[in-house]
Amino acid sequence: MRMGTVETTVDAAGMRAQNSSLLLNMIWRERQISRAEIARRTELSPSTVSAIVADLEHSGLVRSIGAGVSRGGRRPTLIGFCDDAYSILGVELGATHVTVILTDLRGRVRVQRHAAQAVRDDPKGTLQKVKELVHECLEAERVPRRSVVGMGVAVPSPVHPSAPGRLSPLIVPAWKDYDVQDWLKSAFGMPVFVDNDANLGALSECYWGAGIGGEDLTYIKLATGIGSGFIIHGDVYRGSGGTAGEIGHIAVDPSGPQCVCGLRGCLVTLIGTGPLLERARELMGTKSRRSPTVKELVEGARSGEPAARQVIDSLGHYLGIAVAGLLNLLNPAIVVLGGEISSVGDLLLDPLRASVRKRALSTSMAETRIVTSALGDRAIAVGAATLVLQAALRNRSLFPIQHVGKTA
Amino acid sequence: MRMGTVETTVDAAGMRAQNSSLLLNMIWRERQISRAEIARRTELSPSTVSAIVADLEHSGLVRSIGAGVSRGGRRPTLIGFCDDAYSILGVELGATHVTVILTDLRGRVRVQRHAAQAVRDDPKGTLQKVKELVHECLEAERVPRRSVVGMGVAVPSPVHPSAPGRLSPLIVPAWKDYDVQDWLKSAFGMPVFVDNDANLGALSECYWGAGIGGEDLTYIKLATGIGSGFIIHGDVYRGSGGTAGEIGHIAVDPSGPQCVCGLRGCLVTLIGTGPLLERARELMGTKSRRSPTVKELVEGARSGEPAARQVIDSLGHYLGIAVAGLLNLLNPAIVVLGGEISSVGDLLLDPLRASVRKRALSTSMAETRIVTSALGDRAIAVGAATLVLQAALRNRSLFPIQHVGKTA
DNA sequence: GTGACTTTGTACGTACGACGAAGAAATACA
DNA sequence: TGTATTTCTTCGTCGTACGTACAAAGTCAC
Repeated sequence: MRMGTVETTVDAAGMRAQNSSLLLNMIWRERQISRAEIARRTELSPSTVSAIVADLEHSGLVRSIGAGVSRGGRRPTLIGFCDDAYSILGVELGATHVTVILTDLRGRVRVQRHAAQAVRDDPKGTLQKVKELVHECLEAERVPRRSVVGMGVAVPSPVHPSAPGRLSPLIVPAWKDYDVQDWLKSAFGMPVFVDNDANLGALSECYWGAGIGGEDLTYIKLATGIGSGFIIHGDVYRGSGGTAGEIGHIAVDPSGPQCVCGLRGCLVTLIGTGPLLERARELMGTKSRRSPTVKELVEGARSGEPAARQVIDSLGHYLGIAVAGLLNLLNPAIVVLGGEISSVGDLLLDPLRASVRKRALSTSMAETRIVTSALGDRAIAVGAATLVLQAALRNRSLFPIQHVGKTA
Repeated sequence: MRMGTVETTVDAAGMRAQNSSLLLNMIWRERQISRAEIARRTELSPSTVSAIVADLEHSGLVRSIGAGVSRGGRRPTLIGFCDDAYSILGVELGATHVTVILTDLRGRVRVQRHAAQAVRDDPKGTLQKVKELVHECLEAERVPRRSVVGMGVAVPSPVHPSAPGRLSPLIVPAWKDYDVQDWLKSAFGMPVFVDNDANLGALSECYWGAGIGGEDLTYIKLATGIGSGFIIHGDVYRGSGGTAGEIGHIAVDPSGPQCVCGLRGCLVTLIGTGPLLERARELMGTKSRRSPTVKELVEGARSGEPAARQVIDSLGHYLGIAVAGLLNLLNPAIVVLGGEISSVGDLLLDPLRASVRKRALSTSMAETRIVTSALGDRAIAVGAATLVLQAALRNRSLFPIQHVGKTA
């Protein structure tokens, strides 16, 4: 039992590690900052700051980037974070595709590889495909294995905190005998972190998207399924069994259609991509025999097509019911909508906000922003890489050692 | 922005403080443990453990309590926590009453004082009443001010994390000009911690009730209003604006009665004490002109009275709808029901569990226990005191200094 | 310009706390 | 009874942060 207490003991080395990580984080966040400024903010002595910075510089994580403006005396030397010192691999396992990206330490994508893949039913083929794509990414940028911090993996299943490599046998039974984490770890010989896709979308938004600087964020992924992820106190919240955020099977309409989960009127039966496109087809009349794609639906709504608008409105309406409950319960600082359909922006946000306003307490509404994602379709894969970055920034020893000459 | 990172720098003193708190926590949890065992578990060197334990002993927080069983050599000296070294004040501000208790460092109540009080409308009188009751408690046990760690206060309003002493002007407008924390702090000259009543009920359950040893717990307070509190990673979760846990105004029946909040069929309009007792009166027929009390309702249900049973069943049914959503979203390890009516136990739990099972995903159900509180009506006040205890166990310097002779 | 003052960053000695080796006391076990 | 084991303390060592002193590089008033 942690009880929120610090768990680890500290000796001299641990003291250095802790202060060192603190400085590394500060330099990462500020992008450029002087030693003197660090000393003022951290209340560490100037000599200590100098020593630690020298240390970080020696390991290639930070470097001097010229002089800053004077505050009435000698001009400070600005220290900057080396975004390119290491790379990170981000993997997204979707329902029907695999995406692998290689990022720097600032979440910027250097290479990307995509492949169609029946993830649910073919674990072996999927993992093999990941292996291929990873190699392609590393070779394309000529990145040596030594300079990769690790690999983050987003999976379309809840993951149990105590066994993050094993997927839920109820959601993806075919993966029952595979441990994603173990498999990839031994395949690549680097640290592997696994989490649910919506959770990583949330992390992505918290680091690079609408939630920058915040600590309590909710992300909702609108796709075939509806999932959500929570960032609480800056960390992904998984719940005790790893299934936190399963918003898709909240019942919002007791007289709605029957869902596979047994309920009537689950969110997913009303606003999952399937039902949504089906409704669009019906509304568009007999002229279209096939359902539109999400892209077409978005474009239709943008160009003012009534049927498309109506579908988006109902999406906002139903989603608002669930979001209102979520605001009352969790009171996040911000709710971010992701998934392809969120690109309609205000056309979705307006009816959504109206629906929420009717149902949430004004107190929990007041401070909550509801926005759409601006990160695009790579949000999840970037979030996977971010999981590794987050871990490494907290624990410097995750960065592989690679000494830099003193006269750099 | 914390980003989950350790915020504070560490020097030699900080190192000692951290290790010292770690040991104090371990001794508190284990109740009795030898130095050697502490060294093994913490991986601190035996000499360091001895030094810190001597330190803690000297400040009166721990003491030797005889020899333990040998493990094949010299018998260890067991160290125990001094539950009576300090006292803690816990205050509960209800809607119509004030309760003050004095506890030891193990959550045991030493004295209790209760008074009817119109809390909502009379802040000045309420605070004055608290002052009186606190003095009575301290004098009854002849507890000197020096040995009180601090005071925890449970208030019937959300509290904003950035201003924990100020109550919500929407819920209790009369308190607009009062800062509970400041007022009590300057009145008593001791640390004061304030939080919402349901949050503190949750903390209480996590420390002393059904959630012992767990980290992720949800508490639901069934009373005039319906509130809930979340313990996440061992800490109270307040949300970004302090309103997390406002479960009372979740809409569970779109065709239900109109609520003051503007919605129809809020939980509170269906299973708040008022509507519940009213329904009981109706079902009991014409013979009873007045509504029963909660106590009578509970007794009626226990003795098999059909009307009472029916009311409890419907409580379980409606509550289950909200709890199912909560399980899907938060996936807590345990849900604890509090409030007077929860004393019916299984009579409520059975229909509740059935209702939940119909609505929650089996994955989030599987590992979640749903139970009723066993802490009784002092749970909230004890939780308030626990908030102080939790803070002090993490930061030893909150314990006032009081030296103990070396030859104790 | 010149001089006084500020700010930045480094060098060196000090202090504090954890560690490790050594040892004494107490106990189990053969 | 002797040997090995365990517990706990003592004392010297070591690593890290701190503070002071100092050199370098500015600003600002005149």
